[in-house]
Amino acid sequence: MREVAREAGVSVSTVANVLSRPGIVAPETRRRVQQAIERVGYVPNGAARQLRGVPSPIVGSVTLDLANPFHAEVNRGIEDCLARSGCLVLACSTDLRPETETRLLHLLQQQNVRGIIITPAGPDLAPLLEVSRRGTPLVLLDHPKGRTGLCAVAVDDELGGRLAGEHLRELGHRRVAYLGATVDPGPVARRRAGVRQAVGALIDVRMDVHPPSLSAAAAAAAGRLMDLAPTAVVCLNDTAALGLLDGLDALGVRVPEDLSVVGYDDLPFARRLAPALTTVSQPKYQLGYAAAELLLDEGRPGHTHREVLFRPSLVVRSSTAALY
Amino acid sequence: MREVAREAGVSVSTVANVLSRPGIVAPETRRRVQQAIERVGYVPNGAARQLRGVPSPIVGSVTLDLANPFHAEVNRGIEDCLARSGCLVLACSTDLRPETETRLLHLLQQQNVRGIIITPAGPDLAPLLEVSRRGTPLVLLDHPKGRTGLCAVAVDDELGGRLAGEHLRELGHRRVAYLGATVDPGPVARRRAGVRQAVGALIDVRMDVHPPSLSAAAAAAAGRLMDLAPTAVVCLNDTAALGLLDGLDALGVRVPEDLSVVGYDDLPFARRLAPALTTVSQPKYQLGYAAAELLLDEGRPGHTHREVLFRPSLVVRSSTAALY
DNA sequence: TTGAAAGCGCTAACAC
DNA sequence: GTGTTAGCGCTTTCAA
Repeated sequence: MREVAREAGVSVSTVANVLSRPGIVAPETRRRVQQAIERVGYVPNGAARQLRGVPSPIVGSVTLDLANPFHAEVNRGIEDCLARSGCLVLACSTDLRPETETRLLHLLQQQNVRGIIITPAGPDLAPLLEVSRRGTPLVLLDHPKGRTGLCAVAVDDELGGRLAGEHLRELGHRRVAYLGATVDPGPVARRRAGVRQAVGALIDVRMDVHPPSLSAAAAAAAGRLMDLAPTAVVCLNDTAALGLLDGLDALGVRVPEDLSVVGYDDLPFARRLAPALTTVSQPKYQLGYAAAELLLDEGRPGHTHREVLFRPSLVVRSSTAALY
Repeated sequence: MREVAREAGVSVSTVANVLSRPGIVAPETRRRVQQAIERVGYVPNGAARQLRGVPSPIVGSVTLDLANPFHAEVNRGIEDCLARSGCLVLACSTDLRPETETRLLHLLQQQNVRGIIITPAGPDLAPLLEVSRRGTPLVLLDHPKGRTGLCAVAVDDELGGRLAGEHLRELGHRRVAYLGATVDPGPVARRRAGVRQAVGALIDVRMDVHPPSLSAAAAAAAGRLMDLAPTAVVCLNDTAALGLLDGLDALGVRVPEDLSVVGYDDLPFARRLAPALTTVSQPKYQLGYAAAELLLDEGRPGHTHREVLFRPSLVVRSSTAALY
């Protein structure tokens, strides 16, 4: 910056003014400074700016696994919304581990990020509230606002589960299983509850999963599942359903003749699987976009914490059939 | 930090020493300072550190589309490698637009990122070389080192194309089409060249695509493709193949009886599509991991720019069949 | 309309 | 082994 100033024959502060409040500088001077900036190839130093109190353009996105197509799509929504304000996404994965979450929150705070959009890795939100209390704006994603007093963006997971359950019930299924995790993340637990509301009893099959092994774990769980003799199964998500279909294949179980299978997420490939997967659709991109909107709003004067709730919808395809 | 110092009854520099060079501080003092840090809930200020020359822990990853499963997996590889050094991924998408790439490179430089891993959006690498020249380490991903003199991580795309082409040729196909883009990104152009080497003539079908519409564009291209009466088609990637299968379905074209289809990437869903997709597999996670390794190495003393080249492999499934 | 100067939080050379 | 001090590059009063 000093170099630009010298080049333009002005002082540093004039250069600073050209950059931060161009209106205050005389047109002629402004032009000269801008030319000098070009000539020198000056790039402002973000760290120095931050140190002076200008907020960082970086927003942290803490998800379970950024390679998971659901989260990838969410992140893309976040990115596109942020781009409009010149902000960027710092994408992180917790693999559902609270320790990893803690580590990441620490790092993000050190970086003075503008805010954090987070899908909590565990049930304990205390560390998150602490982060918020210390001044880093926080938006919950895929988690209800509850009594946290934070901004939140979520999908009505219970409704999603209910839609799946009611569909199966209408098809005559009574022995319905839920393929979940040993310790279900919040959204999965709520979907499960929704299914149970609709079908009454629920046969539980749980997998010990940390990304990225989900689909493999589901394949391995096929045997255990079939031992319980269900006529239908709802999977915690499409990736698990994908793995499960593999496992069922290996066992010679036909879908949907021997077993109806329902997924969750409606990933792009679901419609073309063999068989085409009945699943619950969530607005992934919009989820991320909305979360980023809320986060950016946190900075503004009259901000109040809000919750945005999306509705999932059932997509019936050919992996579910009536029990005859 | 001043507060911690006061609390511990020492000076700021002692606190700094405890943080940066703990070995130099007397055990007793160190303990006192650490307790004070806990008590106060002190979080170091990354911006101030950077200003003093400590390198930023943030690495930029500039991909075509972070929601694309291929790039998502690559990013995960990057993230995991970086995590071991306490670094983080700033994930960006260019949507294949050079202007967007330019904007992102600017932003990343301002943030003084530790380095940038980039899949170039266009053929002109001059802006990238400029960034590198100005001191931001750069690693090319999915692009050969060529004469750039940069570090690069790539897959032998020509070989990948050749594998696909040879497979089709052995099956008796002579009228082979390539479903590409109006302006093929480098890797796609190289795959196409590989296919052509193997099959001789190639029927070109080009789509005007910017993410995320790729699969829709491919579906729409099905009619145009079939007008050219090929017996087989190689798609620029699995996502395009997915869309194409939809389009073919709508047209009543049977795969592989009427047309053999080959994808590229071997995304997790490929093996379970209807029909199971023959495709070329690339080590996605490893690609990202290797790129991050190279990038982190850039900082070290004796670093020399290197190129890591992976070999793709053909995965034959049921979307390709012999021409009878 | 422009410039001088203070200081954001931290590191590292140096003096004690 | 610990403290003093001088900036890192920038923004922002305030004075000229």
